[in-house]
Amino acid sequence: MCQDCDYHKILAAAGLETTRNRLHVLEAIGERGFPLSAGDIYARVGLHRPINRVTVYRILDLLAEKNIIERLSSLKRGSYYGLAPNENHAPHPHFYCTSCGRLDCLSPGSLAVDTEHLRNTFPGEIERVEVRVDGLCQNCLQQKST
Amino acid sequence: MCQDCDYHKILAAAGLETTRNRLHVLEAIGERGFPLSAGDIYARVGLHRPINRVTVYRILDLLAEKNIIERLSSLKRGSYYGLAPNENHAPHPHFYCTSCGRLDCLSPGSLAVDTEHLRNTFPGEIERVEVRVDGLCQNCLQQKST
DNA sequence: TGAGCAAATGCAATATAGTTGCATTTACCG
DNA sequence: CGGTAAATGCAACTATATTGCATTTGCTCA
Ligand SMILES: [Mn+2]
Ligand SMILES: [Mn+2]
Ligand SMILES: [Zn+2]
Ligand SMILES: [Zn+2]
Repeated sequence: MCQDCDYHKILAAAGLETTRNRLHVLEAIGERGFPLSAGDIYARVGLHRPINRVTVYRILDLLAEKNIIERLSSLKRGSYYGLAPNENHAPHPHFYCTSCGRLDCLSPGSLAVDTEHLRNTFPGEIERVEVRVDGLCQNCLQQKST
Repeated sequence: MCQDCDYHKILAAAGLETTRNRLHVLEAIGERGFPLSAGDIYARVGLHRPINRVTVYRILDLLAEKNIIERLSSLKRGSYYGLAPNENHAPHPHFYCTSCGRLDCLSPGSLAVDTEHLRNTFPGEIERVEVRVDGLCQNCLQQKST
């Protein structure tokens, strides 16, 4: 993620103006292949131009509410943020390494989840399903064995 | 959860002594049918006997590390804690209501997740898979429509 | 029984992530 | 240009969790 996404278009479609900060936040999230923490995003955006921490949080809240980005949980404190599922990005599970704390995207087909039955029977309203696999990533596993 | 679990036995099996605090924490978690926040657990244990907040956190860390309880994430800050999957409790997904913030257990079969393929192909080590359904619970949905 | 010792607990301070209130700046619109 | 609303900055604050160190508890063995 993501050469395929026109962030200006995405923002406009959600009724949001394209500010430089919003664009930089989206770029920071999109240019890495894995979700970032708010702190990471703050740091990356700050490389381009000074920005306030609070502004980053407000933009993240806004973009998440508009379903442009997706808030992901982990076993650490604090959320991670990735581009939300859209026409270019199928929903997919993530892998959280309990050793190095990195969150990685798994391929959409790697873990089949059938939500059909639940959607038909659940008495409330289902908005999304988050699947997170926890364990040791390849790197951390190798380092352990040496 | 849970009349079926002998907490003393479970603690002993993990090589842990049964202190009153550990027992109360386990009971607090087990006697509700849904996972609780650290704050909730602190409050419930405090009904029996004064306990320090830090002690609750330390017990939760210890029990989670020993796989007696399970740390669950949500979109709120802070984790929830439930009894970990064991012979009496099959692993199961949870439902998080974004309106009232309550986390509920879903039945083990309600959402089929096939981890077989991933376990065979993933280059790291998989410890657990957390599935969380987010949305509006029945209560909150009804209140909205009135 | 009772010292000796390690584990468990308490308490105060600190850390981390996120939020709030309000002032200032920016950008669109007539 | 001047008016207005949205966006941003800044300081203070909240919620949750963690750390360092002192004290208490409870097992073990003399
Ligand atoms: Mn992803
Ligand atoms: Mn449960
Ligand atoms: Zn790792
Ligand atoms: Zn609800």
